[in-house]
Amino acid sequence: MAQWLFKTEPSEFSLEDLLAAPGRMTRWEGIRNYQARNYLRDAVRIGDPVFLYHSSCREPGIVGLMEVVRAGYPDPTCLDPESPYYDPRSTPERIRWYTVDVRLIARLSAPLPLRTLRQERALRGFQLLRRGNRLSIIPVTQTLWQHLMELTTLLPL
DNA sequence: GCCAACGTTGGC
DNA sequence: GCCAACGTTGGC
Repeated sequence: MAQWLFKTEPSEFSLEDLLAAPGRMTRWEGIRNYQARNYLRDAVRIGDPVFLYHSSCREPGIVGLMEVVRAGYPDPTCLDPESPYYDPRSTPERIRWYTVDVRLIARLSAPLPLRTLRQERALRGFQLLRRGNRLSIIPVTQTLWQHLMELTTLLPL
């Protein structure tokens, strides 16, 4: 089992959107980066826990805990010309990008802001905190995961 | 809105 | 295969 952090821009898709979704589940679609694609395709497994992170917003930070309910499969939005994630280079036989399904497990009693994470010595080396980090599917080591859990209080749904 | 960092594209 | 140009991400 591995642990992950998925980024989303709340103006596109937020914790609140996930709370409102049927079964509090969603397809994590629209990932268009090869490294992230490879994680989704090869490494993210059913049952893996995932922190939900809000980026490009007033207060970037971790806001929720999800779990993977379906492992990697070709992202159908690649073939949908109406979708903002449409990929003209994909074909039904060869879809370039992958997705997984996730379900919200808990929200945090309070968001865990990026600026707090930066102050934690125990989180040094966390890929999320690296300068210029742009990866939206980030693996979290067990050690980092435990440290992060110690900084949070979960509110079960 | 700015801009640093990084990924992708495409000409050669 | 190199690398300049360009586009995107994302914190601030």
